[in-house]
Amino acid sequence: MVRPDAKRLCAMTIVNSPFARKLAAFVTLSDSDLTVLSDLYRRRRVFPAGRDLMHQGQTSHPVYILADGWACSYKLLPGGTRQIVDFQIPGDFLGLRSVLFRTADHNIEPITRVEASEVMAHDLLDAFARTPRLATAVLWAASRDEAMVVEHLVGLGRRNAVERTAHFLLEMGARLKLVGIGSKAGFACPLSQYLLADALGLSAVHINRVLRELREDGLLTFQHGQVVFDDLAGLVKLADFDAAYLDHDGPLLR
Amino acid sequence: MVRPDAKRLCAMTIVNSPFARKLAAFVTLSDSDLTVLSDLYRRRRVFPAGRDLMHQGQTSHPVYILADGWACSYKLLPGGTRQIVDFQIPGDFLGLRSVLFRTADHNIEPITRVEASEVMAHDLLDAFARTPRLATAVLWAASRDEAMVVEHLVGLGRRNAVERTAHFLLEMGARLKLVGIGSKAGFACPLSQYLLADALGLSAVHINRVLRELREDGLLTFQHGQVVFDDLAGLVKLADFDAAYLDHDGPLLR
DNA sequence: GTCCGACGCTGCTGTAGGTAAGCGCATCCT
DNA sequence: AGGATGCGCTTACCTACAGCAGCGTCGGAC
Repeated sequence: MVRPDAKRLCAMTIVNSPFARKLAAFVTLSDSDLTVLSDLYRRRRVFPAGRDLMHQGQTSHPVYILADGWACSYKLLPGGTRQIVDFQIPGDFLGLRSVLFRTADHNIEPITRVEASEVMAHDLLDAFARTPRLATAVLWAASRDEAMVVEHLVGLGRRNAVERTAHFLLEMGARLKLVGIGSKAGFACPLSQYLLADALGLSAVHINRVLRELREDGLLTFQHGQVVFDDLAGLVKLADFDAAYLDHDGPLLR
Repeated sequence: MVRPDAKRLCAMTIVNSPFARKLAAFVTLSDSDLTVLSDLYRRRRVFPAGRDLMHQGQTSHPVYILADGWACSYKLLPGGTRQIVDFQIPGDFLGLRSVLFRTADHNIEPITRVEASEVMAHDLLDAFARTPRLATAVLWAASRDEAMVVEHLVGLGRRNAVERTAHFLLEMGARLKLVGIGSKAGFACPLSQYLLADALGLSAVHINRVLRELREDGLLTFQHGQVVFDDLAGLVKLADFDAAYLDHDGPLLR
C-alpha cells in the first residue's frame, strides 16, 4: 500500500505532464484521477525522427501517449504523394482510433525525436472503469481530435491556400498553448515546408509563397523553426478561426 | 413480461432494418441484442427535405438513427459557401459525435424526406451496458465513419476532381450495399450536382464536366437520380479505392 | 395556357496553384 | 578542402479548376 503523501507526490509530478494538462482543460481532475493516470505512464519508449512507428495495414499495434516531440499521421497514395491527416503533439494519443479496427488504416511518423508511453488497451479500459471522470475527459479529447479533422477537411475543401495555412497555424498554436508549450505570441515549430505542404494539400513551393505573403502582410512570421503571430486579430479574421479555442484557460466542465 | 415467441417476432422485424444490417456486418447479433435494439426504435419522427434538423452552435440536441432517406452534415463558411463533411444514409447515426460536446459543431440537413428514430443518450448507454456486443458494434461503426471522414480528407487534399468523384461514388455504393440498398451494379442517388460539389470541394459546373468525362470514358453513368457503375474494375483502379470495402458479405467478427 | 424556379449542360475567360528547374546556405561526411 | 545532402527560397511556365453567362428541360403554381 502506498502512503498518502507518496501518492500526493506522485500526483504532483504527473499534473504537469502534457497529457494531464490537456485533460484538465476539459474536466477538473482529482488526486485519485491523477494517480490512476500516472500508472499509464510506466512503459516509456523513445523513437528516432523519421522512421515510421506505425504502418497502414499493420495489425494489432499498441496505443501511445505522446510525452515529448512531434509526430504526424498520414496516408500514402499510389502516385507517391501523401496526405498528412493530423499532427500529434505532447499529450496526444497515437493510434487510438485504429485500435478498434484490427489493422491500422494510416501511418504514423515521428517528426522529431519522440518520447511516448505505451499503453495496453486493457489498462486504459481498466483506468476508465475506476475513474469515470477520466473516461469522460479522454472521450472529450477524442471528440475534439475528430472535430479538428473535420475542420481540416473543411479547410481543404473550401479555403484557399492563405486562409488554410493561417487557420492551421492558429490551431496548432491553440493546441500547444493548451499543453503549456507556446503562447498567444507564437510557438517553436519543427515542421518543414514539405510537411506543411503534405498537410495542407499544397506543394512545398506554394507553401513558400503563402508564408512569404503572410509575412509581407504583417500577419505571421514562420522562420528558423519559429512561428510568430504578428497580428493575431488579423489572422483570426482572415482564417475565420474560432477564437474561443485559443482563449479558454480553465476546465470547461467542473 | 413478453412471451418468447413474441420476442422472436420482434427480433424478426428489426433484423431487416438498415441499422441492424449495418451492425451485423461487424459482429453477429444475437436475438437478445436485436430485442434491445428494437427498444431504441420507438420514438420515430419524420422530417421534410431541406429544413435543417440541427444547427452549429445549437446546444443539447438529441441523437437520431436514420431509418429512411438521405441527410448530410455540413459546415458553413463566412463567404456563404459550405463544405459537406459526410452524407448519412439509412442505418447511420445523426449527431452522435456532437452529443459529447454540449454544442453541435455542424449542421444537419435532410436531403430527401427523412424518417429517423430519436434516441435518448441515456437509453443508448443503457443498451450498451446490457449488451456489450452491441456496444462493440456501435463503436466499430463510429470508427468506420471516422475513417471515412479521413478518406474524404485525403481525397480533398491529394486527389483530382475525377478521382475524387469516382472514389466518393464508389464509397457511397459500398455503404448502400451494406444496408441492402443498391448493389455492385449501382444505386439510386438523390444527390444534385450542387450537393456533390459542396461535398467534393468543387463547383457545380465542374462536377457536371467530371460526370460527363466519367460517362464518356465508359466508367460510370450518373443520370436521372441513378448511379450505374459501367466499369467497376476501372473505377476502383482510377480512384485507388479499397475494394475489400465493397466486397465483404458476412460479419468481420463472429 | 404561361410563368417561374430547380436543375442540368456547355463555352469562354481568368486565376490559383502545380511542375520543373536552379540557386544559396547550412550541416555532415571523408 | 571538396563533395554530398537537406532545406529554404525564387522564377518561369503550364493546367486544373473557378466564375460567369447563357440556354434547354422538366415540373409545379396560378
